[in-house]
Amino acid sequence: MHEDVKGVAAAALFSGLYPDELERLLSHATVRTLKGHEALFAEGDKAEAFYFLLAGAMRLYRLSRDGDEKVIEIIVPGQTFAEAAVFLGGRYPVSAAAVSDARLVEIPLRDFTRILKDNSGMALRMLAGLSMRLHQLINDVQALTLETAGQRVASYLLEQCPPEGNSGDVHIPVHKNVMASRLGVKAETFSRVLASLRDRGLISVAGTDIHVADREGLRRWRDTAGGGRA
Amino acid sequence: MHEDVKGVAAAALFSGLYPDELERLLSHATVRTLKGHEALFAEGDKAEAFYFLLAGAMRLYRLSRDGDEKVIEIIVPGQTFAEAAVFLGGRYPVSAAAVSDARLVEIPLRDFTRILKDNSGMALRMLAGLSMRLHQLINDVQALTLETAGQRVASYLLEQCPPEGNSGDVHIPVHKNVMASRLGVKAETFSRVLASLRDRGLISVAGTDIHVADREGLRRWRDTAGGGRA
DNA sequence: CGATGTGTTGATGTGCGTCAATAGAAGTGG
DNA sequence: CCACTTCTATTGACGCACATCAACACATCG
Repeated sequence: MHEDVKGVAAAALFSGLYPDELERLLSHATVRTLKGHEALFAEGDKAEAFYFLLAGAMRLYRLSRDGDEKVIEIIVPGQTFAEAAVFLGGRYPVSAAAVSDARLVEIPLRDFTRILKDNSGMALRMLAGLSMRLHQLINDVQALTLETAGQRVASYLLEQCPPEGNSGDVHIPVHKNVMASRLGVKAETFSRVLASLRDRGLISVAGTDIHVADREGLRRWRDTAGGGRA
Repeated sequence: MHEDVKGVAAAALFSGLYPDELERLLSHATVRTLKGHEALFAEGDKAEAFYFLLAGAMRLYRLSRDGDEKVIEIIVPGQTFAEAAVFLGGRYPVSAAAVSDARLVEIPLRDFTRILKDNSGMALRMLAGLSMRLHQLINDVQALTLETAGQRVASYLLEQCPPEGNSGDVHIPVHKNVMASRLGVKAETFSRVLASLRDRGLISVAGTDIHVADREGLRRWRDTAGGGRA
């Protein structure tokens, strides 16, 4: 077993597995590396493995009939993804590609289902994980229908911003166009919203590092204005 | 145990439970009735039970800061809902209210968690259920960002329409404004889209009963036009 | 230093929400 | 059974938030 594979033990999903179970699960796991914009799998592909991200970043996305793309989720190191494919007729419900050079552990689903059956603790942890993802998606649906572009961006900054004090830093782990898609906004609009917030003195932007200067003011802006592009 | 409670056995979630397990799960279950627009629980409420719908219809929804409502899911008889609350810090992630007089079985979560731990089959069935809901929400997110109002309405009609032949009937189980919210569209727009499809001879509408006259034409309209209000 | 990709900013268009008026449908009471 | 209220649905006029199209600034890299 590759040394990297042991990093998987860090995943919340696997906490509580007995060493021999972990061994069994990872016995056929392999480490893969992807570069740049390399694809990992496509929506509808037969699902034979799920993944744990060690380094880099991944985007999970859907394509429309005419090729437009919506990023459903951004995966950062320490997260597992595509576990739910086991229960979806063995097909991936989204496409996955690297957004920067990535290293990940590929774990065959075959072993996984067997262990899930035997280990109710693991099944419960997976239930907890899926429930949280469900909750996240409900938030997204609500935000997409009931909030403006500006409000979604502001909410993202607020929830990423460390809760101490009235200011803090947010690092965007991917290119801005990817984050824009994740937030359900065109890249141009994303840029304009950030510019507008900057001009108000609420934030300052340096590439993918954003400093929230006035947390409370940002929250107030979201809850009162937030619409339009002014 | 009330006679109605035994109807719960029909739920896919409970198939495969041994009779004594089912008995245990339902020993503290009660039947509740709601009328008209009565509320069942609100987002953020402490979750002490989940539900199986026997008759009527429910809407699960989110409210924005200024009181606008987005229907996340419409529940029809035979479905369970709010099971996932167990794993979300014991709080409901959405609000629930009846859309028409409803009868439902209320099952305490306390018993549920105990049984989940013991019965890995049930845990796996719940994983399957959550996975499907996850998939559904991913579809919603994609549709809300990459499709127009018209395309979403058309897609709904197409997926509800029985697959035999080139025509079929769709029954909307709730008032049109509720269905409109579910589809992420204002009631006025929903009305306009249906009128437009009617004028094209693709469908005919009688209250909440819609006859799809030209399934293939509807699909083509969605994939080519679908935008604007023309 | 040209080439390629990412981000910003401006001008313009449009899908759909909003507001408002009307028409049906359904429920209520005498 | 029919006036009257109330609610849902439809249709029109208008405005706005955001997409689109396009030009340009900047960075990165061979």
